[in-house]
Amino acid sequence: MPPDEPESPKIGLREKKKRKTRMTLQQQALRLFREQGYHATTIEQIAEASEISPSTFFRYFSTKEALVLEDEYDPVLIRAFQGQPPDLNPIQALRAAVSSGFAMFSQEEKDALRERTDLMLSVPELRAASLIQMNDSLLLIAEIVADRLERPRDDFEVLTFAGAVLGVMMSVQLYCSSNPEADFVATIDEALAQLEAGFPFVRHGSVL
Amino acid sequence: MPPDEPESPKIGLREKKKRKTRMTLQQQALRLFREQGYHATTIEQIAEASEISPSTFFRYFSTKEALVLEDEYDPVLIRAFQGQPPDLNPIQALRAAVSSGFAMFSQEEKDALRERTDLMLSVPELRAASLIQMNDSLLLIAEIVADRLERPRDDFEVLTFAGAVLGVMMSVQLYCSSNPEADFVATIDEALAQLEAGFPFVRHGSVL
DNA sequence: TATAAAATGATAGTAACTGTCAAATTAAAT
DNA sequence: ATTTAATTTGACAGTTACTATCATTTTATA
Repeated sequence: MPPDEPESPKIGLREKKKRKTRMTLQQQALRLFREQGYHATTIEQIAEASEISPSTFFRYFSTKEALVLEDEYDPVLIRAFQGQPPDLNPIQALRAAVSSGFAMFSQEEKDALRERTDLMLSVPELRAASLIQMNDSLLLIAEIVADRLERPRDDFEVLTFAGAVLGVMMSVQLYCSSNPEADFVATIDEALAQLEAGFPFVRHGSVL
Repeated sequence: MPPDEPESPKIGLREKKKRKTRMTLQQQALRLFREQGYHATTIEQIAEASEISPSTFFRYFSTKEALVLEDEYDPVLIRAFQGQPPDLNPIQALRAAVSSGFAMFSQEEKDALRERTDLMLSVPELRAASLIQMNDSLLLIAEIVADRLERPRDDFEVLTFAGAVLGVMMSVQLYCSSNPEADFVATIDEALAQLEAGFPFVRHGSVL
């Protein structure tokens, strides 16, 4: 038996069917959520619409939330970040990673992301789960930044910085969901630019 | 019937007993969580240890998480923040609010806070719920800051700034939980100072 | 002491998950 | 093509957080 490549562990009928089922589950779920709301939709319904048994559902998604949360953006963005030239400072690298990373997705995909994001913001449970995801990303970002700056991985300043980046991202999510005309990438870029500039307006607190 | 003051809506036997029950529930719950873990502790057990029925439990806390999350810090800090002189810039006001706000609590209370914070960080569900809470605080902070700066309440820069503040707070939580010797207030202060300085180290990305 | 109001507890549900095991499907070997 | 092994699936039976309802008890008031 030859050692199987972990990246493409052979695409047989089996693997193909599984991917199809996954996609179907996500699509049907989002459709039902859209039509009847998140809470009103039971896993039984999703399973039925996808023509599998409820018990099989949990072999594909460990929670109902995962249906909405799982996507391919995070890994892409993280790889894009790691691929940035080391002479950029962390924010510059992040900005570059965001614009190049998102460029890899079609408008269709970005629209779908937007729909999911809105759902995440409106359903507390989803919001919570997505915040946890972001929190995990925070730690990852902090590690990568620390490596870039040749600082220890638990460096306090780096951690704080990563937190600020994350908070800024949260704000962008909030802003974009109440301003549908705003472009996601452009808004992130603007927000990171503010962070890089050190929030100049803060210093004018008393200047009226 | 005289109009009752909303702050102390008459402290009869009734109100007194309710407060006692609330406290008992929280204490017993935290004890059980400590002894057997969060998930292994059922609401039935908490109710039994507190000598009430399970159905009564939900009249005191709407969720199991609320047992851990509810505290008096947020309102105190927010009032402290609002009470700061308007000639301080937002970060300075926040730093002052944090140190004066926390000064109002005993060491005992702060120790309890710490235990709860550690729990929140280690139990995903609690972490999620606390992040939602922080998210709500973000919006509140943004409003207050906008008022201070006489900017519109949905000002993007202010929102971004509030996000950064919040993210920094998250980092502090993380840092303090893995560095038990660190003082909470001092760490927050340090982190906010970095934010105020605009994360100077970021600019040295290429300077090795 | 009588009466109104509020708090409680019992009961019966729902829905998201978990675990187990046998049946069915697919991949690999002959 | 047929057998064999591995994987995937579905049925079933829990557990637990949480909701809704209603009778009973407890407290406040007149």
